[in-house]
Amino acid sequence: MPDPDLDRYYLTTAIAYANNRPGLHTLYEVIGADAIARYRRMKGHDTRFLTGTDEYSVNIALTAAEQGKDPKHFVDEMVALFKAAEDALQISPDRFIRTTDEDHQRAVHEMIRRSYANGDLYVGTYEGWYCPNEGFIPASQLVEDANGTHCANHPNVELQWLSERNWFFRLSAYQERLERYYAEHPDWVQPEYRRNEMLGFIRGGLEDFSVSREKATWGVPFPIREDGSSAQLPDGSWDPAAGRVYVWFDALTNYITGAGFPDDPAAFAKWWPCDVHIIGKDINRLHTIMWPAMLMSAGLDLPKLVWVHGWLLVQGERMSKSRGNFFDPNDMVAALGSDGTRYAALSEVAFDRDSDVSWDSFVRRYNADLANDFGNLVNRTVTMVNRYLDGERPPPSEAALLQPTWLSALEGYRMNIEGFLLHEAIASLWGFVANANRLVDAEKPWELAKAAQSGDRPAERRLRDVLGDLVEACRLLALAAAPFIPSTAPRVLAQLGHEWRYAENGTGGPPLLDELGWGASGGQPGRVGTPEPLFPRLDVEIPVA
RNA sequence: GGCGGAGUAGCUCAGUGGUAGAGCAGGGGACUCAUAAGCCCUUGGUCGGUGGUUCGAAUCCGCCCUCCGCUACCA
Repeated sequence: MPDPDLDRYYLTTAIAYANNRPGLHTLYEVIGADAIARYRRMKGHDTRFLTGTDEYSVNIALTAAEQGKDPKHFVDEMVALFKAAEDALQISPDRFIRTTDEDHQRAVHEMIRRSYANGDLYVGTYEGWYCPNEGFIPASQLVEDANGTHCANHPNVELQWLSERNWFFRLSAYQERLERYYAEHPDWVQPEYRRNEMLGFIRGGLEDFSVSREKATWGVPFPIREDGSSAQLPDGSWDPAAGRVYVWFDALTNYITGAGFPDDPAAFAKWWPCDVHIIGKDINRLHTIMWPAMLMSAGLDLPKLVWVHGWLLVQGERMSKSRGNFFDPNDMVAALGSDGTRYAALSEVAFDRDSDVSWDSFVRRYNADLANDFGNLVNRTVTMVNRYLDGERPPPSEAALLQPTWLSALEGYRMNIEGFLLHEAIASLWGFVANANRLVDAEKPWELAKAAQSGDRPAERRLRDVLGDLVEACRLLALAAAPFIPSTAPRVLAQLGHEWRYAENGTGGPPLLDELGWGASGGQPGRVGTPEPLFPRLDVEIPVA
């Protein structure tokens, strides 16, 4: 029978600003989304996972110019760094979208045409302090001292008060509609406190925002002129006098470009609205106030859910490139491995709030959970089967010694991963790791083996039952943890003598929840492999940059 | 300033009326299948302060202190 829950699943991350090499604080969100995407694929959903880079801005054009590079050349280099880091972390996007992609420009243009047709775009005057090195400076970043007013990043550059004729989006017209949408979809922004913050903001009144820049050169060309006519020239290029699209319509639209808008209506009908946008708290307002208003204006459905995660902190301060306190994901992969890095990040950082991280905490987490608890459990299980049963793998026992605890662990795992509390899902699984380790010490297979040697038949049966259930426990754990540790999970199954039936990105196998039933491996005979440490213990303190 | 949240063991947190909890870290022990891992036991907290309500408060109410989030054009 068809399972209505096994629909297609479309999830996105925010696109990363391609102005620098990626840090862990940027990739953390992508790792989390990747784990969710893998879980959905293994569960059987037709899954689409979109992530990518945001590449247009005045700042990027300036940075590129400072380095004597063409902006496109500059972002190509940055994107290569992002892709390399994501490859090293086994990130599995179905599309890596770039705002410089050709189809994205068509999507942005279509969004703007629709919004204009709906009467929500008008030409107005945008004015404010302008830094020649950086563009318009918001009031929050102005510094005032004895020398006057200037921008925080360029204290010696004189500011100019500039006015531009720019396009504005009529956000003020959407206050009531947004309030109603929030009321009718009380769970659409999560966690709840993030929803409440935004609702409070909406109730405080909404102002229109500018959506174009008259003088910018590095950006999507604005597609219409002031009179509403197309700004496309006879040769197919776009009239520079129409200006460029300013961030909002450019960046946010990537989510529908990635679903096939507007080129592929069939794909778009299939994938949109997305199931979830995974974003950081710093861009909550863009995604839960501006973006939904833009979609309403264009006559498109709103995302089903926006999940807002917190920040990584280092000694209480936000991890960021500008502070220079960021962890290089490549260093982490070098030390902890791909899966070790993914696991450490997702277990040590709560997905619903800020979390302080440190190199020590990551290493401790790796050693305690991966090396000592889980890795060692697999290792001792495989070793005992080899030593006491000559490598012949016993089936799960009729006694099903660990089944009750597995059922509650599985429920906690499923509920939490589907509710985006990835750290809680991991904690639920690792509680079961402890249960399995306790079973070993309670049953003492080494004593059962000795008794069996001297002809004690009940002891021999018990030995096979205990080891059969431990093998089953390891199989279940590896499969359930596969979204978090995709490289290691197949290695666990191999050591247990089981076949790994999923493709590298998690597709193509049997429904995960079927496989996660206690005893689902059945009684097929088989032999375990050679025990080999999955997560070598880290004994050396590795200094962090 | 306004609105909201939080202050519980060294660290991260759970616990919303009935004799204070978990994980990690620290200490001790028995074992030995294992990556000197695992298991068992254990040190450690006037539950931010204060005044109330109650037979009884970490838990409810008032006041105070501290910290944090949101408070629009940065991607």
